[in-house]
Amino acid sequence: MQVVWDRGEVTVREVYEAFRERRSIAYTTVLTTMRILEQKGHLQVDRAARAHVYRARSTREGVMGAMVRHFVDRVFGGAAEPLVQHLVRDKRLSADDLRDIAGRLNAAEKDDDG
Amino acid sequence: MQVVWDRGEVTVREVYEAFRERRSIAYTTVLTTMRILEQKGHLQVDRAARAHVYRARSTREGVMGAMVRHFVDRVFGGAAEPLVQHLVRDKRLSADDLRDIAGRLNAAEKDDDG
DNA sequence: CTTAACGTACTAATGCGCTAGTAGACATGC
DNA sequence: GCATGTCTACTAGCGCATTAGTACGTTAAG
Repeated sequence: MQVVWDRGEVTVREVYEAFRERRSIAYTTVLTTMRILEQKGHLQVDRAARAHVYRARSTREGVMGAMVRHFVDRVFGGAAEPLVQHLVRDKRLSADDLRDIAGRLNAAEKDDDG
Repeated sequence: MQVVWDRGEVTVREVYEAFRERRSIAYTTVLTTMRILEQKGHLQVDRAARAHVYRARSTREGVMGAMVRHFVDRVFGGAAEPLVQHLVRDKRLSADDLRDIAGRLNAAEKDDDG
C-alpha cells in the first residue's frame, strides 16, 4: 500500500522490486496480494496493458484515519486523551509538541471557518 | 483481558458470565481462550482450587502502552504528531484538550524530577 | 517457427485467532 | 454407589492473511 501511495501508479513488478530491497519475497506473493487488495476494493486496476497497472482507490489519509479511529475505539473505548498520554510517556511527544500542534490547530481553524 | 484487569482475580465462569451479558458465547470458548492467554504468558493461573483462578501477568497500562507503541511504529513509522492530528480531525481532541494535557504534563514533570 | 522472458490465473499450504463440541475428572446430594 | 452438575483437557472446524508453486498465455528475439 505504501508503495502504491508513494508512486501513484504501479505494476506488480515495481512493487515486487520495492519489497525485494528489504526482504526476500516471491513475485507471485506480491501478485496474489495485489489481486486480493483489488478484490477488496482497495486497489483499482487497469488491465489494458500487459502488465496490469494498479492505483489506490482511497487516499493514505483516509485509510490511516480509519485505522486510528478503529484503534482508539477498540483499545481506548474512543477516548483520545489516554492515548496521547501514552505517547507522551513513551517520549514520542513532549509538552512542547502538544502546544505546537494546538497552536497550528488554532491557525488552521481560523483559516477554515473564520 | 478487560474483565481480568477489572476484577483482579477471576475464574473462567466469572469471565464467561461477564461476556454473556453482551453476547452469546460458549463456556468452553472462554476456557480455551484463557488457556491460550496463559500459554502466551498474559495470564497467570493458580490450579489449587477446582476452578482455576486467573490473574493478569501484566498491567493494563503496560499492555496498552505496548499496543500504542506497536501501532505508531507500524502505521506512522514511529511519528506521533500525525497520529495526534488524525485524532483532532476526527474530533476526538480539540486544541483545548491538547493544551490541557500539556499543562498537566508540565505539572507532572515538576512533580517528577523537580 | 521456436524459444526465452515476462505476466497473470489458479491452487494450495501454513499459521493464527476465534469458536465450540466431546470426553473425562471430580464433587455433591440422595 | 449412582445420578447430576461443574470444571478442565483435548480436538477440531472455520475464516483470514501470508506465502508461494504450477500452469498457461503473450510478447519479443533469433
